[in-house]
Order: sequence, then C-alpha cells, then structure tokens
Amino acid sequence: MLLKIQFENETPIYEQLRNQIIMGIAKGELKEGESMPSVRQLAADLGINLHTVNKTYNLLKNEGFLVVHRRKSVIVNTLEAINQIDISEKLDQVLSPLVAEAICRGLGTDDLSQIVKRIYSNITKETK
Amino acid sequence: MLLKIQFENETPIYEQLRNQIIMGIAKGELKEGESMPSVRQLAADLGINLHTVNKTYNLLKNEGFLVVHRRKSVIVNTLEAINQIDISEKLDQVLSPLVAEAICRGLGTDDLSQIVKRIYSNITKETK
Amino acid sequence: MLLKIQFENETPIYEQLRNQIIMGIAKGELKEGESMPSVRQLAADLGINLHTVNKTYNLLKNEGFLVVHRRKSVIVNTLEAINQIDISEKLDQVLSPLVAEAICRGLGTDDLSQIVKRIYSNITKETK
Amino acid sequence: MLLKIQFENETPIYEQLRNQIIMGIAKGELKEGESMPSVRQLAADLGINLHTVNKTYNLLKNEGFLVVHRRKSVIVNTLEAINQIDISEKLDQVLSPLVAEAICRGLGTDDLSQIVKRIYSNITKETK
DNA sequence: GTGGTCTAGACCACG
DNA sequence: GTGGTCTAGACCACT
Repeated sequence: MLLKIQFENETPIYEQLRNQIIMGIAKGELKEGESMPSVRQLAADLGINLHTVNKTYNLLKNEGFLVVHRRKSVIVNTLEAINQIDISEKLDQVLSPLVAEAICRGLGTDDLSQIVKRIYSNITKETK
Repeated sequence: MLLKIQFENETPIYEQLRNQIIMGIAKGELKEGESMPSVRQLAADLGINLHTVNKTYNLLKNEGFLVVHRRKSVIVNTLEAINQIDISEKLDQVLSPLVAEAICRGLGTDDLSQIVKRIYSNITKETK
Repeated sequence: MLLKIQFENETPIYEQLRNQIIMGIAKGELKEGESMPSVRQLAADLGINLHTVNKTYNLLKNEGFLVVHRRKSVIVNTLEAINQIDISEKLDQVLSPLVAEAICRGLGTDDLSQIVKRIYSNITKETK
Repeated sequence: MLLKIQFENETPIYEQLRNQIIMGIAKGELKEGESMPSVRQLAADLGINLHTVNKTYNLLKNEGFLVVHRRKSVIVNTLEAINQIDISEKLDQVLSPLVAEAICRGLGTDDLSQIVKRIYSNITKETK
C-alpha cells in the first residue's frame, strides 16, 4: 500500500491521507484486521508530523474505518462494521452542488452515470 | 431566487453562496444575462460581510458563471459560455474519494447511479 | 458559568472541561445558542493551552453539544438536537461495572436509585 | 468463571480484567476464599502480558477485593471485608458527569433509576 | 515501542 | 480575531 502526500495541494494533509487509506480499503489493498503503520512510522515515511497522522487515524476511527487494537496498535475494522454506516446524507450534501455545476457545464444524467461508473471500475478492478 | 445561509454549517459562507447561485443557474431560476444584486445589497440581505459576497462573485467570475457588465453590475454569463468549460478533472478529483468511501460502505455502481440520477432530477424538474 | 481545572487530577484536562460544560448545559447555565468563549480566551482564563480547549470543543461538537457558528464562533447547540442522541449504550457500558462494584460493596438497588436521584436533583434544582 | 478480553476496546486490558473479576464477585461466581489463577496462567489463557495481569491483581488487592494467601496464591477476600469499603465518593465523582449528560439527552430521574435497576437485576439474577 | 495528552509557536482561511 | 491546520518536543499509560 503506497501512500503519497502532495504538499502543494490545497486539501489538508490529514484529509489526503484519509482519502488514500479509504481508497486502499475500497481497493482491497488494506484488508480487515490488517495493522496500520504506527503514527511515528508513517509520519517518518511521509515526512510529516506524527500529530497529523494521529489526526487522520482519529478521524478514520470516528468514521468507523479503523479501530485501535491494544496489541496490534491500529487496525482496519471489519468490513461488516464499516458497511453498517449510512452515508446517504453525506452523499446528497456533497453531490448536490457538484451535480448542479455539472448541469451548468452541459453534462447529462447519462454522462454523470458514466463518469461514476468509470471511477467505480477503476477502483474495484484493481482489487488484489 | 431565494438565497439562504446556514451559519452553523461547516462549509464557508462564500462557498454556500457560490453553490446556491450555481444551483439557481442549473434550475434556470437565474437566466443568462440576468443581473445579480449588488455586493452591498446582497450582503445586507443575507446579513453577511461585504468581503464575503465579493469573494463569491469573484470566484464565480473566475469559473465563468458571472461576468461584469459595463464595468458596473454583475450578470449571469451566457449559457453557451458557461457550457464550454470542462470540469471532468474536477469531477474526477472530487468523486474519486467519495466513490471509494461509498464502496467501503457497501454501495454498488447502480446505487450510485441512482443517487446521481435522483439528485439530477430534483434539480432539473423544478425548472421554472 | 465558572470553569475550573484540577491539574492534580488524573482525568485529562480536556475531559474535565468537557464534563463541566455538559454540567453547565444540564444546569441551564449554558443556554442553547449561547456563545462559548473563544479557544484562546478560555485557554488564557484557565491557564492551559489553546489546543487543549480546542480538543474539548471538537469533542463536544462530535457529541452534538456544540456547533461552530460562522459569526458567533462556537455556540451551544439547540436542546432539541442535543436531545436526539441516544446514550443508552454508553450508559450500560459505564454503569455495568460500577453497579457490580456497588453490589460488592453492599449497596442495594434502592441505595443506588437514591444516589442517582440525589445527584440528579443537585444538578437540576440549581437551574437558573 | 469466563474471562474475555476485547482488544479493540478503548478501556485498558487491566481495567477490563478488573471489571470482570468484580462482576464475577458480584454475581457470586467467584466466592470468598476462592483462589484466583496464577498470574502466569491467567496471562497465558488470555494471551496478554504478565505485567498486565499483575497490575490488575495489585489494583484489586488495593481495592480490597483480593488478598494474598500465605504469600503464595491470591484469593478472593471475605465478602464482609469487601463490604466495609465505602465507595460513595467514587460513585459521586463518576456518576455526576454521567447524570449531567443523561439530563442533556432528555432522560428523567425515573429513566435513570430504571436503567440502574435493570443493570442491577441482570447482575444479581444470574447468581449461581 | 505504542497511542494519548499537553504545551508551544506558527501560518492560513474566513468573516 | 476566529477556528483550522501543521509542526515540534515532551511526558505518560499501557503492553
């Protein structure tokens, strides 16, 4: 599982990290029960502060993706547990302005569906 | 066209405003060539800072939604001009982490398409 | 609303702060919509670091007690919103070992009810 | 008496162990004078560190639940001795913030009494 | 050695 | 001036 930070990017580091870890879980590169690197280790590898990694881990814990294991430090939660959380509200809130913008830019409902499908396939096809 | 700010929302005011104006254009409530309220007036109406409205207008100008009319008022750009801008890159960047999260939460490609279609219809059906 | 930190206490500062703010809301000293002091202000008043206050505020936001208001900084959430969150699970988890210990120490179910009632009254009677 | 550790739980292992042993005494599964498994054995059974079991035993000795028997094995103290210790202060300190939170969440004094009674019954009814 | 907590100082986005 | 983010260094509880 390769993680990479774009320091010149406007999205906060802790959020880039969060997104990439979620991507890893979605792709199946990070399996349930698998140990995450320690905050210090990951911080050193990425050249960032351990508190930033810590913030990411805490965020992912709150979102149900990770859990602290008292022997194996931080691990990926069971897929079942991750699955139980409903994000339809979040999807609506984020997608609404995006779809509105897409409409203004001349995209139709089929264009959007196709884009979503392509992104979906790109993520799932690479399952290892 | 009714604009409403949620002060307790995590998204910045200037961005809420931007999203709502884009939504207005998508719905057809704001037609091309229509003039926007003055910065001063809109700020007063919404109870927000002049700078905030200004920031929104500037952002929308940069994105091609608004244009300055005779160096005075601000008007909605022609739909054709708005249409010419390509947002596929932006869509990819924003949708990728979202789709990844949706996959983790157990949503399939059809679920997502359906959600997008529903949001799409909700916006376009209310065209006035 | 008077807040006080016991530095010699084993419970973390951010948690002491959290408990006292919740107590304030329960007593009605902190009303819904009321502004909390800024993190810098409160940190200075209590002689602690602003990040510690920040952590408390974030915790209380996640628990639904506080919300950020883009003009009034951080405010107390509506009582209705606070009310909607179910803590029965948490109560069970925290109370079970406590009740078990109480049983070992010879307390009956009535003793416990009475203690709870007394604490309850002490909090609510001082409503202002 | 079955002991089980949840490694993914936020409460420290030594505390989980302590709570379960107290629960055992409260239920009557652990009778006075009964000898506890050796530190080494219990650690092996649960797959945890020796130090952790040791810490739990020491804690329980300090709290009066366990005593050393003939400088070898550790046994459950007499119920009378356990009974003599007053925990009203501790109860107040732990219950106060909890009751305050419950009030905020809309629970009344009767709701709380009922919850406590239910937990109480669940523990005592299973006496063996 | 792990994560959790606290302090400290700095910069930035927002309003 | 507000909260949000990031860095840095320190101590502690837990295992």
